[in-house]
Amino acid sequence: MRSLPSIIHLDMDAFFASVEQAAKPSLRGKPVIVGGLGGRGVVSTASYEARTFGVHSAMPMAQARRLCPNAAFLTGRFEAYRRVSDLVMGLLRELSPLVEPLSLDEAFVDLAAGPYGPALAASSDAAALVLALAEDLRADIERRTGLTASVGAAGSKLMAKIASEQAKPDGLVLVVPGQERAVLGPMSVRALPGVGPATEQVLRRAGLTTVADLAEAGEAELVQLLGRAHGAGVLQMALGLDDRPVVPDRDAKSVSVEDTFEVDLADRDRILHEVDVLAARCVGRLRAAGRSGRTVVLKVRRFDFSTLTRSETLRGPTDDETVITDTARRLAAQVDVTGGVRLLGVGVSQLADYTQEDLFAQAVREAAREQAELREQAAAAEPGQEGAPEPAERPAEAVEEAAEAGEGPVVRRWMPGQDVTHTEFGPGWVQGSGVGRVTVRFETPWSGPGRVRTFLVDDRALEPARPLPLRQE
DNA sequence: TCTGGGGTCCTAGGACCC
DNA sequence: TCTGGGGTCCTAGGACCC
Repeated sequence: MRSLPSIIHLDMDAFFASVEQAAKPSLRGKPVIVGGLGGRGVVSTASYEARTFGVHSAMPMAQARRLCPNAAFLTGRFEAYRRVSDLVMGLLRELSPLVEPLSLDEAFVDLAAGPYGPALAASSDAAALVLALAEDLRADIERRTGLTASVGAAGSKLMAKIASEQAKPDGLVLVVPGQERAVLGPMSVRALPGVGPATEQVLRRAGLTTVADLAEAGEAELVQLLGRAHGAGVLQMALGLDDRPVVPDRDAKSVSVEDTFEVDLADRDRILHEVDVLAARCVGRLRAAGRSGRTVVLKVRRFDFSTLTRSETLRGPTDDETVITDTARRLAAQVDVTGGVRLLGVGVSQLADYTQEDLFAQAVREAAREQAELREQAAAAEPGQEGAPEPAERPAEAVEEAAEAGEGPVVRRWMPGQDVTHTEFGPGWVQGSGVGRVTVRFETPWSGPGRVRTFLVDDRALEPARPLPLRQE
């Protein structure tokens, strides 16, 4: 808790949807919904125009389509979002080295640790100075990206976050230090970060609906209702007490990959194959981050949405694909999958910073080589047994390629929202596709609304493209 | 056409150890 | 042979956040 409102929380407004509207002039002012477009997708972000129809984040896409059938439904373009995010985070770092990103579109900044810190400490009207800095920041972001951001400023992370929520959309709110309890008191308990639907219910049954109710309840009652840590934490928040520092560069504690299937998986071999694919993706991400992990976690969501996890902790951290895949397969073999599986996930936790020489993986490889030698010897002794290697010995890619080859020529998949470029018409984006055709709108962030043309899905003049920046360089 | 994907933190029980 | 008591690690599950 500080006497100066030197912590700000920045939150981009309807971020993914706003990037799409900035990138696609024909969608400006129109309802835009970004999320999973498959049968089991959910809404990631709805533009404010779409929210008017009751569409919101985490809503099943099917429901969003019913509520707002005329919206543009787009797949996420994370490369584009990351670019914008990097630009915005860069602007924040001009204000202070202490920038703590919470996601692509959200971050805390500790102004006291930056170039304006001394002026802030010396100012007779620190609040006015913070407001000016925050308005400059919002203007900078809009100038550089065309996007709006909301900012909260306060003497703590808690109040800065609550303030930015109040500021939405396209606003700025500062909580004067000392006014925390007055601001929080009338709010619903749900305004407190960490109080979700389950906690709200528990509190409501105890007659506690506002933050003021919590502040009056006392620690004993809240701990009784919510448990030691949560109860104490909720009380501190209700009292407006929060002295958590802004921490940049927090290392990830786990890496995981999961997939929900369009149709539930029932076949054991198919499930094991998907576990292999997920484990390979997980290892790819782990290695790209230069980390290794000691605990492998398998996640299974069954046909009835019941979810379970099985984990195994190895003797030491590894980033070896064989070790992680074998462990995940072992865990999968323990799970009852009758009735079908709608989601599988593979994760690694207990991460180590380094990619160490992994003795355990070496041992596994040595054992595999010994087995191979034994088989060779057996084959040499019994010439009739020679032949093609077992499928399990083939590299995963070869299996994939063979499977694809068996399904005939690969048909390119065009996702609504996806960036493309045409040899004659230039850059554009996929509006939709079906019955062998793909419809493309040719426009760029700096063009006017563009024209629509339709092509055959396998038209070689049309190619997937990288996202364009929102401002011409 | 009901419910994504990637995370964080906490709790609780059992094993194990001193 | 009625009963200890912490502390730590592992596992499983759940709430919550964006």
